[in-house]
Amino acid sequence: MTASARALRSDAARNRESLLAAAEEVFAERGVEASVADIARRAGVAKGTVFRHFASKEDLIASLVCDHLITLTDAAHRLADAGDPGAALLEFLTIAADQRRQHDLTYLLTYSANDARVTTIRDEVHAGVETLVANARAAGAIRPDVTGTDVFLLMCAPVHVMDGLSDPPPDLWRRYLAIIFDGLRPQGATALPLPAPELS
Amino acid sequence: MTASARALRSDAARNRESLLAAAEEVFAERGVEASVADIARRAGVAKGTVFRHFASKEDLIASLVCDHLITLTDAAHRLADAGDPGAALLEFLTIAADQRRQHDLTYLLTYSANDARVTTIRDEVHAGVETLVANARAAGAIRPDVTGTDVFLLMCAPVHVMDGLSDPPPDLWRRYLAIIFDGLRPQGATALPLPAPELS
Amino acid sequence: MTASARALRSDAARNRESLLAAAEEVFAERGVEASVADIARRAGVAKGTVFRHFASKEDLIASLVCDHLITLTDAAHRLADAGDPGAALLEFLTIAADQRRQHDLTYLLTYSANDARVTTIRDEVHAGVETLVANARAAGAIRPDVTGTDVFLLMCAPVHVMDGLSDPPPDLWRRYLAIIFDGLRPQGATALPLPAPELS
Amino acid sequence: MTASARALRSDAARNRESLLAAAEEVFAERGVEASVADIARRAGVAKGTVFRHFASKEDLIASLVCDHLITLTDAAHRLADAGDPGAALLEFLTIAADQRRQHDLTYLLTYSANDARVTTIRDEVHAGVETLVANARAAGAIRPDVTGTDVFLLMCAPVHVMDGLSDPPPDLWRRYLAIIFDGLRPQGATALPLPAPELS
DNA sequence: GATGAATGAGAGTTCATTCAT
DNA sequence: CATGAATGAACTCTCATTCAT
Repeated sequence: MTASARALRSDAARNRESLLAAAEEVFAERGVEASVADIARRAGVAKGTVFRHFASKEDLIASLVCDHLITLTDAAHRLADAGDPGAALLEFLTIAADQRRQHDLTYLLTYSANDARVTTIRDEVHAGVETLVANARAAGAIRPDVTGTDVFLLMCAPVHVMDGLSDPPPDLWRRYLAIIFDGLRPQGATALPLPAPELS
Repeated sequence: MTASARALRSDAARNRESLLAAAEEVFAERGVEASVADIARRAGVAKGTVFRHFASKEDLIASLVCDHLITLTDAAHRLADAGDPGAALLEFLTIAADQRRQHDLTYLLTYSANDARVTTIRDEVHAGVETLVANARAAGAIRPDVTGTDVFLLMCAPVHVMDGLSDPPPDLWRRYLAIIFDGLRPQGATALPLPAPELS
Repeated sequence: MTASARALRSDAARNRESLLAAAEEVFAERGVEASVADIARRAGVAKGTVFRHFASKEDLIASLVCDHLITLTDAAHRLADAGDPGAALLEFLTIAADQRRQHDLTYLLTYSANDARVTTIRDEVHAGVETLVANARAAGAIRPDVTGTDVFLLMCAPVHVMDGLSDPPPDLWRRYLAIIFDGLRPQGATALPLPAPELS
Repeated sequence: MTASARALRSDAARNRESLLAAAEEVFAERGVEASVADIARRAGVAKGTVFRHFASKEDLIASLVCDHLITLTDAAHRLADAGDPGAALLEFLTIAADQRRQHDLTYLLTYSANDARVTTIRDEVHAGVETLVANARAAGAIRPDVTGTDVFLLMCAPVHVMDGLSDPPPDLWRRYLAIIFDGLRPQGATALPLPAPELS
């Protein structure tokens, strides 16, 4: 009984993972408008099974987003005590951009901005970024007038820039991350016209 | 006769403008998936009227995008002979970001990337940016390894950054434009890891 | 004043005729589902003008059908006193089938079966056919058990048969009229299984 | 498991049949322009269910037509070896006309003439008729100048003739089948004015 | 009388979601 | 637990008809 229960559970867990992976692929290909049926088909399960694992399509997206954000909090924690705070911040931003299909993450994040779990983890990521930025600023690696919230907001920009191209080189974001990061350095910084925002 | 013909036309023209304005607002609020019915309601006309003015939802979006892009080609032409090429480029990027509700332009541009009119005007904007960038580079106002295509792609980033905030100060993009523009300056520039892309 | 009034009237009459002609063409090409806009365009007038001349699309169709039916009553009257009643009936059926685009007449007749004018003229045609059939029967040209209503109903069959072909020779109906008419002849006639219907 | 699967399938199958039956009725009453909503209502299911069973309205119509045509190929095969070829042909035509609501088949066949399935089965029916006609001709039961294609095209005429009546006796087609079949007999045949067509 | 812009009901179709099996 | 049939609201788009000009 426990054996079969466990088997079921592991089956269910496998299905959940298949669904998340399938969703990521399908959203990457077709955008958020991709249908639940598409995702179920890709995962090799029936449509109804999607709703056994996720309360709604929104919930599925939120779970997807959370998974991505958790890897970011992990990275932020790991890099918080790094020797070179400037390099640590740059590495964090590189990791953030380097998540496959992050392309969608932007859309999906917007889509699930009201989800409680997403908000929570997003705040944790934000806190992690705040720490990395504080460290980097203290070390003189980035300009003093830039806040953690600024960097948090700029995080997705390098990937988003690629949306202007229909078939971009997959690593092109590295170029724009470099440019933007140069804008965060103290060298050649000009006065900023507006105060930094608070993360609502 | 011409008077009455003009009267009709001016009424129709007013409707057309209402529709474009309404579409801009509604797309800004709900994204591209906003329905034609929403747009009609906001414009205060019947659903069918939308299709009298625009062959399809796609066509409406393309028209919207074209309107925006045309103001950009105008600005680029006007600024091409400015005395201070660096200031001219910055002003152009300011104008580009300062278009009300540009927020959407990015999504909408992606959505209508295959429209012939949009492609044409987009290429003109690109050419204009190329000129402004060449001038600025020649004047030493921006780093030599940055191309017109780079700037064209980065153009929307300051506004897009605000997507991370649910209720941002409306001028916040100025802050991020300043940061990104600092990244384009020669001071403190680091080597870029990838070559600049071609605009497909 | 009378001059201009007359001019207007003749203009209006011309428009009416253009519209009927255009409608016939367009219905022939696209079927009854052809739009009023199509018809107006073909006639070179505005959509609103259609509704000045015809109360509704149904009314336009009914007018079209009436025009066709009137040529049939004319033919029936003309042939009522012909020397050879059998030949007269055959000629009438030939005329009935030979109306260009009669193909649609069938559909259109069904479509406007409830229109008062159509019903009236249809009854006149029926009466005319009744006479021609009575004459032919009296002359022994057609079998005695066939009524005017039978022939009236069979009238459209030769043209309708061609619907089974996507690109039929335009005169093919002549072949099927000949076959059906042979079925009306006394030679080789077998007993009919049901009594003739009344025209409702 | 197979039992429940079968149960589901039988429910679904019932719905499919309800839909086909409802479609047949509704098309008979209102013509091809009858809406999918009407059909769903008649079948007692939701609109969406129609599209679960049929990819499109066109597909539904094609399925309907195919169902009808299949009973005809069956009949043709069964009758191909009959002792009396003339009687066999007449029986085939009787079966063809006796399909409930065949009334529509003509319209619907035209509507779905481009559907691959329909084309295939229609060709099989044609081939079957060709055989029956060849047999009947060899036996001297029908005139030598009439082809299988002729009979194939005339097949629907008896039913179609009834369109001229708003409330015809349901068996009235038998009367017109008899008349038309008399036209196919060798007795009293007159020379046909045009060659027989090829089925495109 | 003629125009064509506006209307709004209704078409076919899609899809997230529910639920009997 | 999984299935997939059923649902019905929402979507884009069409069109006969009205009416101000």
